[in-house]
Amino acid sequence: MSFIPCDTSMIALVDCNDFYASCERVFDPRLIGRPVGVLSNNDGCIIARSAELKAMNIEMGTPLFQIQALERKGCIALRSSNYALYGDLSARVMQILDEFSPGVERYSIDEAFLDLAGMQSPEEICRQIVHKVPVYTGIPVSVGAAPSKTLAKVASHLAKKQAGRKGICVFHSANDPELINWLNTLAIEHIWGIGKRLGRKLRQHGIETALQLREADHNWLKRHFSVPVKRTAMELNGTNCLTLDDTPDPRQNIMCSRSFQKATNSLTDLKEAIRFHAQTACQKLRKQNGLAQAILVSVRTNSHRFEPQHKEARAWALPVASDDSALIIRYAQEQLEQIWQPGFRYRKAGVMLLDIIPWRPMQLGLFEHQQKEKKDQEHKRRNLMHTLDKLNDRIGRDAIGFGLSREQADWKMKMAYRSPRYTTCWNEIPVVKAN
DNA sequence: CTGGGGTCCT
DNA sequence: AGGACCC
Repeated sequence: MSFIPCDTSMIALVDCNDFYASCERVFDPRLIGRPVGVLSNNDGCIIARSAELKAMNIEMGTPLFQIQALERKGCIALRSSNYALYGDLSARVMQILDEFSPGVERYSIDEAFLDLAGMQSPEEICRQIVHKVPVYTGIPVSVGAAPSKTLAKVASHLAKKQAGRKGICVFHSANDPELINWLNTLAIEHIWGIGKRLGRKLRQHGIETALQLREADHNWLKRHFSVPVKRTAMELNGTNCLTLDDTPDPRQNIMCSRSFQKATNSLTDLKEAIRFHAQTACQKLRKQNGLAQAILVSVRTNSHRFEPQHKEARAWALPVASDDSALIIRYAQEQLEQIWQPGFRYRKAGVMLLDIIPWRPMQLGLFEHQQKEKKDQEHKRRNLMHTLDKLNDRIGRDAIGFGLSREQADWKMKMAYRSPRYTTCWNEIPVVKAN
């Protein structure tokens, strides 16, 4: 066996296979080999499918009601999305990937880019990844590697699609004949970064395949389309323009919003939803050691329906940068009262924390006796928030919070098919029976 | 009946 | 601010 050493750029994309469906299988082996579908929030539509479900031609976005009969007959298995579980298994996968390269960019919950530049044999590393990740986590993965991110995406596609490759596809050069062959048949809108709209526009100019895009004049692309399209073309040529970002900046905005299982006009319901979202957002804020300088509260009706529509969002600067749940909840609810109007069936509400800055001690006033008092208050408040976060981390989100929380409120999500939070919640941990 | 949460660019 | 794209 001979390994080709690699001295130019080489980026691998590790992609978990049918991630959400695979996660559900890790703790429920009865699902192995069966068609499995995972539903969006509110059990609205299919957002992830196992290979078997794909083979039944059940598409992404299929509404639940269209497949509910199949589920009842036992032909397919459905699960509500269980992000606590997926997030935890994702972290386990990423932890293993860190062993293979000092440069790992977590691109999404189920994908990561690895910098393999200068490594002895990319093929061998890919083989080890594809072997080790499922052994340690139960999640199958495939890997594509090439000189640029965009080409790594293409390679990863082939790694999944062509059975003979065993989940691995490596292109050392952008001029690999096999790669060129494939680019020649790859439709323009299937390239990473080219969506429906750009695809249509490119086709109008006669550019229909990935190969045609990379051979087009780059300055012309920049002029007639945009910088990103030009970059995509260069990436397809093997020029690495999208740098690997293994230390992303902390978020500048944090958004929490959700649609309700039933539309509501009740201000009490909406206030409760806003309380919940503000609280969740603040938890995320504290996790990244940030302070929000402004908040935005939004409500909207269901635009899919023919009925009176109201959609409004209002931003408000906070008097001081803060990460205090109680304070932010209060402001958010005040905002809500300003934008809420009687007579509309609201379907969604949300809170966004804006202009986030790194945490710093609270700015104090002019008078010393006040300073001491305020400092103590601030200290107590931070302790409280810290304890709150720790408890909620252990017991489950919203286990402890502010104000009144009703278990069965209509504004909450529908999650009729949810699996247990096997790994992140003490009272849902799996029980092993032995005799 | 048909998701949520991002980023980047113009 | 809004559009386009991504998972």
